[in-house]
Amino acid sequence: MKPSIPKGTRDFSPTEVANRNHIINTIKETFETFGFQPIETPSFENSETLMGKYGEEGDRLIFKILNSGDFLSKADDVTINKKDSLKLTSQISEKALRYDLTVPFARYVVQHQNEITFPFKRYQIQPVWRADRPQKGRFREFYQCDADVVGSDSLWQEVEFIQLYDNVFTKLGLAGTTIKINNRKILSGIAEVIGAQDKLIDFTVALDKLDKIGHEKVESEMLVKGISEEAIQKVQPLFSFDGSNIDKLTSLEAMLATSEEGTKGVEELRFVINSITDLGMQSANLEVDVTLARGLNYYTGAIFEVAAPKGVKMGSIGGGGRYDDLTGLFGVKNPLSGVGISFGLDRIYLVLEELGLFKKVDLPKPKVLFINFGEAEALYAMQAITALRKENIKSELYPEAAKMKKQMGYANKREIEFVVMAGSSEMTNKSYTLKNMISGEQKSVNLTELMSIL
RNA sequence: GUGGUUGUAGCUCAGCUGGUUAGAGCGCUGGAUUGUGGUUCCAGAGGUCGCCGGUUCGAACCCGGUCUUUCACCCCA
Repeated sequence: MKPSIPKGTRDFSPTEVANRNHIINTIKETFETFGFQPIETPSFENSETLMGKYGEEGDRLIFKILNSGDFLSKADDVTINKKDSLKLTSQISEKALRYDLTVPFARYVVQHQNEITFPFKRYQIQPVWRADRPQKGRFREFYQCDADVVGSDSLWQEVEFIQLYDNVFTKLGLAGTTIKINNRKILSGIAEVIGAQDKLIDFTVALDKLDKIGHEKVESEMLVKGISEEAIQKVQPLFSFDGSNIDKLTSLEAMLATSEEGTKGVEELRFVINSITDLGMQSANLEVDVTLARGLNYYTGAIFEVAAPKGVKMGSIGGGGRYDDLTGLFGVKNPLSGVGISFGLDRIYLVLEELGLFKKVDLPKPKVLFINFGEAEALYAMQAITALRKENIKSELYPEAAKMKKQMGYANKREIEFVVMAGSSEMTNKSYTLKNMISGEQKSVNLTELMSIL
């Protein structure tokens, strides 16, 4: 049998782990600078916690865990014979792998509401799983790095999250990212204005293709989807939507004047944009994008998505938004408003790699390697190593009395700075021959000198 | 889930319209140098051509299935 790993999963080499840790540490550090505290939740949840929270597509992509034991005996024969997978799933599986970090967090908040001080700011960096078809930058196991605030309606949170994104990407040296922002209330307002709440998705999907297929084709697609000519006329400004954020807000305001909800959305967006304009950004761009329609299953206010710098072909490297009702789904009487963002660790990794932004990492390695010449010599070396390790000097003995060339080659390949050779003559002198592998020079020293040099 | 694409040595890749023992570079192992690495030279090992089946006198090459990679749709980090 050839060893292999499941589709869409990966092994990570020491270098990759080091680079991933660099990203994680940067994000973690920034989360804490902004006042977030870490939590963790189980990698699998009860199915009912997850199912139905991400829409039909989401349910399909959730990995279900088979019940333990003789699970089939509890399923009903009719369902099995009908080959009704959907119904059968609920009979043979009651647990599922975490699909994202937001829903488990909402569950956490509701479950621990009496222990939590609100507003609660938490961050969470853990893997999630999706039964998706893998592509570049799309895996079936990947890490999300989430920060959320629950229990505050304040739009300052949205402002801070934009700053947080900007901070992290700046620290990572990833300049030129674009933070796209939209507001669910604006989308609802548009639907209201065109008189078709149920066609909102069709409308945004079509509008999103504007720069790909052009104005006319977008309009004809909308007509095909059953959106009326009059409706399309009303939102005409959306088709030439390429001015500044302020320009966009101005035309949205006019377009949505008759919609109370739409107007509210424009106001919210305007507050965020104005605040950021005053506060300034370091390296990211902020862009109003009305076609942004992610996470419509639970976002109710702001919607965020982060695009990699232009020229890098990669899906979004972050996303988030505000959700007013999520805790309500778990039976809280007065639902708490939440807002949060997520960083896609694996995609950020690929982008940094493509742009050559990783510094050469120093893998964990000893500062000194002791050459092994045999039993007695190894013991002599181990005495020095024991002393060195007490001083936290990373040192190791080559485990076998292999040929010199091999031992030296090992030191060279691992880029170990010093090598110590101690054979019978050194043992009688109580000395060590210390060689600097970079300069090539070597000298005879005693244990005290050895420790002070290293 | 739908439709394309990819798969040859540990790695990166050659391999002509199907034709005898499938090649290169790097890496690996050994030697030149039996207590001295990185450079050089010499030698060597390593591949059921992703897997299964079919067509053919003959398949790495053609056909079908499957797995994997990747792309578009869908959705998304």
